[in-house]
This record gives sequence, C-alpha cells and structure tokens, in this order.
Amino acid sequence: MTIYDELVARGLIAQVTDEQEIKDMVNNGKAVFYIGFDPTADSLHVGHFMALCLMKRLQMAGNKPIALIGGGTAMIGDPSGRSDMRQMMTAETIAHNCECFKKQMSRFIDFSDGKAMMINNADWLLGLNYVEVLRDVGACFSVNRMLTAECYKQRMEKGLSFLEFNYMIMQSYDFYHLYKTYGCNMQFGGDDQWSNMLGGTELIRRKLGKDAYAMTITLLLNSEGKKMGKTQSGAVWLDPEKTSPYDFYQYWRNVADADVLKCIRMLTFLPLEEIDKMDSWEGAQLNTAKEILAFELTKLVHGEEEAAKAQAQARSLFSAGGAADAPEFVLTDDDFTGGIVEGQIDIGSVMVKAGLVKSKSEARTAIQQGGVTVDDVKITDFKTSYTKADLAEGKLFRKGKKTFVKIIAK
RNA sequence: GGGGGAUUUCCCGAGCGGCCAAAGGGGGCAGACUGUAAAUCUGUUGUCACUGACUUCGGUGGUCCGAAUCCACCAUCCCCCA
Repeated sequence: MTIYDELVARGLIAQVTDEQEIKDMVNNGKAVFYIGFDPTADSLHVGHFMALCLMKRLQMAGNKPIALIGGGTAMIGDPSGRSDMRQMMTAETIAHNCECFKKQMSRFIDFSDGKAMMINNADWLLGLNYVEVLRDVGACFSVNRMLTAECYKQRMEKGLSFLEFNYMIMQSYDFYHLYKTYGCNMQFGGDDQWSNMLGGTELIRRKLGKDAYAMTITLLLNSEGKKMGKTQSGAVWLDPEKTSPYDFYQYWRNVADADVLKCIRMLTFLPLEEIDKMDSWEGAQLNTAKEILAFELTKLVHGEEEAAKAQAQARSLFSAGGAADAPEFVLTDDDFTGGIVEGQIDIGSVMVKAGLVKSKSEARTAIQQGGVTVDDVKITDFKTSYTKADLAEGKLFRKGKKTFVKIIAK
C-alpha cells in the first residue's frame, strides 16, 4: 500500500489541490512540505500531534518535512485573542516556546543530517517593509476573492479586523518564501487552514508561474462534532509537566465508544489490517480498544516505559484497592500548621492542595453528595481532619469514580 | 465624523431600586444505572471558619436608608448613516 493510500484509508486527508500530482510526489518521496505551528504556548498539544504524525509518516516515506514555527505570524495573530496571546508576543517567550516545540518535535521527527528542517517565519516576516510588500504581493490578492473565503465568511458576522484579514497574506507569503528558498512544493495544515493555504499556492503561481500544492488534514472531531484534545481544564498537552502521562493515558482511555476506532486509525501507527479487525468489536469489548488507543498514544508521546506505567496504574486503580499505584501528592509540615486545629489539616484543604477540587466549597459538595472516599471508606463529615501521623503511611483519596490521589505526609 | 444598541456569574441568556449570589439553558462536578462508554434520572455548580458572613453583575465616581437595576464620565464591542 502506498503512503498516500494509507493516509486516505486512515481518514487523514480532508482536501487536496491536485490529487494525482500529490499522490505521485508523496509516494515517490519528491515532496518538500511544510506545516506551520504558531508558538502560542510552551507546549504542543494534541492538535499539533496529528500534524506531527503526518510529518513522520511522510518523512518515513522519503519526503522532506519543514516544521515552520510561526514566530512572525504569532505576532500578528488574532487581536481579540486570549490573554495568553499577549504574553506570547515577547521575543523571549517566543524563543522559549520555539525551544519547547523543537524539543518535543524531535521525539517524532528526525532532524538529523538535514532530513528535516525547522525554521521560524519571524526571520523573514518581521523585517518586511509595508510598502514593498504591498507592491510585491498585495497586487496578487483580490479582496473580493478573499472575502468569499470560508475562513473569513464565518467572521464576517462577528466582525473582522484588518489585522486578522492580513493573516492569509502572511501565510501565503510564507509559502512563497519557502518555495523560493527551500524548494518547498507542498503545504499541509488543519482543514481550517484551507483557504490560507490556497492563498499560498495562488501567490506562487502568480509570482513565479509555478505549481505548488496543498493538502489539509481532517480535524479530529468527536462524535458530537467538537474538537478533541480539549478538557474543561484546557488542552491535553504533550509536555508531561503540563499533562502527566497518567492523565494523558486516561484522556484516551475515556473517549466515547463512537470515537475509538477513528482515533486509533488516525493517530496510531498500528497496521491497518490490525485496526480493521477491531472494527467488529462492540460493547464492553471496546474497552480493550480504548486501552490499545491510550497505550499506543502514550507510548508515542511519552515513551514505552511511561505508557506501561500509566496503564498499570489505571488498571490497578480501577480494579480493586491498588493504592500503591496512584499518583502521589506529598504534604509537608507547613500544611499542618495554621489550620483550624493546629497540627491537623482538614479534608477540604487536603483535597484542594492535591488538586482534587478547585475550592473547599467544591470539596464540601463532593463530600455531602457521597463522592469522596479515603482508603475506600466514604467520608460523610466535612470536618474530618488528619494529623501528620495519620497520613505518614499514605492514604488513597478518591473523588468520584475516576480521580485518585495518594496523600503522604513527610 | 453623526445616530442607535450592547457589556450579568465557565458559556449563552433573564433580571421590577429592596424578597438577588442573581431565572432558564448549556457545560462542569457528584449520585443511581453501567463497561473508566453513551443515553437517562437525581442532586449540585461565587468564596469562606456555611442554618451565617463576605465578595461579585465592563471601569470610576455619584444619587439613595438601600443599586446588577437610576445619573455622570471613561473603556470595549456591534449596527445604521458618512
């Protein structure tokens, strides 16, 4: 099976500019392709992960990937953006994020011996001269055309600033630049990037009279049509400091039945024949598929050892007892002072400190509703307190069915 | 530049000067049922030393015994005209 056919079979391809041509390039290792990543945080997340997997697949098939860090495009970004956008704007933060990205990417992509490149569009975008750019590429864009693009259409109702409007031009300029400088002939990206990517291919055609190609990756949506990789507490990060391997494992272990096979197909490197066999699984059997999904992804992101550890933890916690494998949280002497009763810590504080709940009120509610157990004993009194000696051996605190922490006083 | 409208708790969205920690929905959390799934039902969802207290309704001042509700100014956003 050719690489292109495999991508199709895995459901990874959303749109392509010229299927025949792309098939030929990709299958024969002739593609020099780029994917852009705006450094909006100090870690990649699941959304990036799909793109990285695609890069890896294509690299293994002999194509040359360029990872483009959007240090320049991040500066433009979305003006109505989140508060964390703003702090990304400093050069130090961007440099820091780039380093983080590169480190994480190196786990997946082989950057040695020029087999892949990583570059930053800040290198050429930041020095651009406004009038020169306008004269150089501005003439190649039709505002009328741009306004009909899907990505803008959606924003026409809410309002679109001129800054945002220019994002497409910047991204197109990137492609144009990479084509000229590195012979980059193809761009990949999320399906929401389609119109921006087309902008690039058109710019190249107009300026250079050459053909370049674009292909988008299917967005990973769950059965409810929402983007996957998001939890109420934020994104699922690839950085173990931000999302622990255990939490990462659990995220995938808990996907809905309807989404398991799709995820396995799109995200793992398991052979398609093996995945096809799982197609007939149903009911509780899907739990096995979920374990496979969770294990494989954790292995890809955090390594086999961490994956095995996370799996063992999860299994023992969800079967019986298993306190030994719970994530640990250590209380120090300070935590036992200044409380309501000196030398003791109340259960609400323990839960807040360990991150089981966001506030003591939440802890109170959980306890009142019978959702908290300590060493398998249901807690009914919010005033329950512990001394250091009580916790010296460690106790397993559990909120609800899925959240466990072993608290130890040291 | 002129005119009009908006800004409410995680999100959407009600809200008469006192009965407003603020309707309703979504989401979240917990319980029941289960397969660490979905659907469904129930409870809960500002904080805290919790039958009470404290801090919230874009910002700052003001009127009033009392303001999310009234007034002034500022900020941001949307719409119409230019």
